Amino acid sequence: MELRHLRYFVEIAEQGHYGKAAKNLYVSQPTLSQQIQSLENEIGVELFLRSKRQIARKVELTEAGAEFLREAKKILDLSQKAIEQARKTGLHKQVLRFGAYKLALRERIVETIKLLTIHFPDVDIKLVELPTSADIQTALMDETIDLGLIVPPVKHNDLSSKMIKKGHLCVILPQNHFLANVDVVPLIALKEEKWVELNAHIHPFFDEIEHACRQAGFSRKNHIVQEVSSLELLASLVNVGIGISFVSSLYDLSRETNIVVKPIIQFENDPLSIIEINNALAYKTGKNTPLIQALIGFLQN
Amino acid sequence: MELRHLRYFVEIAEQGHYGKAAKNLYVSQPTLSQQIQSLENEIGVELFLRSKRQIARKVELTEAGAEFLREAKKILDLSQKAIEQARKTGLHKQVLRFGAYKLALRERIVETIKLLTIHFPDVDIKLVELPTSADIQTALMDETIDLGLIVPPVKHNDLSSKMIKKGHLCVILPQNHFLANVDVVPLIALKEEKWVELNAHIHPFFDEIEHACRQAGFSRKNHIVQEVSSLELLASLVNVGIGISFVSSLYDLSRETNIVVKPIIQFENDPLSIIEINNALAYKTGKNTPLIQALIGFLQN
DNA sequence: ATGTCCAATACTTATTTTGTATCATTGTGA
DNA sequence: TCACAATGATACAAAATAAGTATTGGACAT
Repeated sequence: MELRHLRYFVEIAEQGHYGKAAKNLYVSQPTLSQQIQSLENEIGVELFLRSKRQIARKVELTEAGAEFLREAKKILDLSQKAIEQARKTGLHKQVLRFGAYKLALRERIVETIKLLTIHFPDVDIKLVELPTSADIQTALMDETIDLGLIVPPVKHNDLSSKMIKKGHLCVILPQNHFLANVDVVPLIALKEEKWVELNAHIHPFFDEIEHACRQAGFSRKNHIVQEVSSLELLASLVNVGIGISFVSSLYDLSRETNIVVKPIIQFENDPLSIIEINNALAYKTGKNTPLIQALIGFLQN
Repeated sequence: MELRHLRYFVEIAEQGHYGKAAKNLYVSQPTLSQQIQSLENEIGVELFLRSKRQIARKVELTEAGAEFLREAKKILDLSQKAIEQARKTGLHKQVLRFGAYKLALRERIVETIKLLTIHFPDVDIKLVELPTSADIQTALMDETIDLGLIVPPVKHNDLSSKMIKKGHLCVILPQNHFLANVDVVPLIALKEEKWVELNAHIHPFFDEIEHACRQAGFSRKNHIVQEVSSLELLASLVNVGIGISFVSSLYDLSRETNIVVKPIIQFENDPLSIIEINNALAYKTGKNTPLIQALIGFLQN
């Protein structure tokens, strides 16, 4: 018996329904059938009634199952408490310097980072803001920060990283742009556009864009009509038609109105040729600690 | 986190030694290193001191580890209790008729069957003794018994079986026999022997022997000088030199003195050509219940 | 120094869990 | 009463995870 069996069993018992439980647990329904069977086979007792008539349209517990449910909940609860207590003791007042590049603070991941402080209340998490992904990597090498949010790839041998969020390159357009109603925008279609751009020194994936454009056979070099220093300003200028701009699908642009965001594809007719702009967590390989691993594990959801 | 992590952690903590814990848990030492690391990475805290100096020659718990140990034991204890309670409720006064062929009662497995009554005290296990493995299978089909100990193969389509103990064919010889000092006995070396044999009607693997001998190019048909009805008598007759006999390595012959037991190989020079005489548990496929599965799981150890 | 002990690591293999597709049974409604 | 929908079970394939083997590296002891 493993805790997994108990987690599954409790959810099914509380939902009274394999399918709903499966959805809540993010597994498939047959998985639950199997795991419950193996649990029953270990105990030697049926936990759910398998009678043919199920007027109530829900799975019912047997007497033994009802008792087991109470115990299972206790066990799961104790397990959670045990982890929290160990964290409290082991992490008491430990400082973890977490670095993020400037624009990441405009991404949805900020919410997730906030959750960290709830799940690891005993760690003193210091948030450090640096201009770009490259600066984060330098800070990790200097050991100025312990864990950093970056846009891959990693540029130092001594850094390890783990992807936590997949994103892709997008373009933002004014609503009246002739491409505003297509599903995806082939890169080459933007060949003749005028561009508004973030200052290169705060741009987290400037190089990736240049590389992609060159592969598509053009360069934006002489078509950047304005450089700005914030996403808000960028959106405003696009809105009024000064130019268009590249952004990441990771950015939270929900507050910007009157612009549209469209995914880019690198090759016309190849809907899979999206250009990845991901988020990863990086740390200095030699400084790998259980805390860092636990934080990464947590942020992966 | 799974209960496995806790089981491993507790054992290591109590032994103060990965290697010893590994032996007790029947796993390899690196397995423990890995599983403890993954546990630490989930919690985010080191549970064992990894300091370089270990004068005491044992792994020490960190403060958080010591707390976690107490909780882990509670959880494991609760888990065990939960299973036992569910069994008590679900199996109360349930009857299970367990059949074994006569000679099985001379095998070491009897000890294991006794343990059943300790681990499943709420099941009323009725032990039924029948002459041969074939009789057990018939009884299973008749539903006279619910679970049976047999010597494979199964002879009915509707029976399922699971091997629980591997054994092989042996020969018993008087101590002064010319083969008494070899490691293994090729079947063909017994071509000219005189045989003492159990009555065919209580012999659990009579057919298998005949088959093997015929493949080796001889038959015992006219060389069986005596038929007996018990293993004790068989051993006595072999002891005084009336003849030799085949037995299974599963039999417990430790009480019989002045005889030697040697494994048989079917082909000279092929040490892997042992002749399997196994034990399996069988049940009627349609009557498969969690109880039967749990008993099989238990008896597999 | 040299060897021994012991946990960690690298890498491979085996096992277990999960998912996809499908089925069987039961209940529902036309 | 017959087709259909709902729901858990099954069979099999795929993926993920745990376990094993061989080896390393670091600390002590001789």
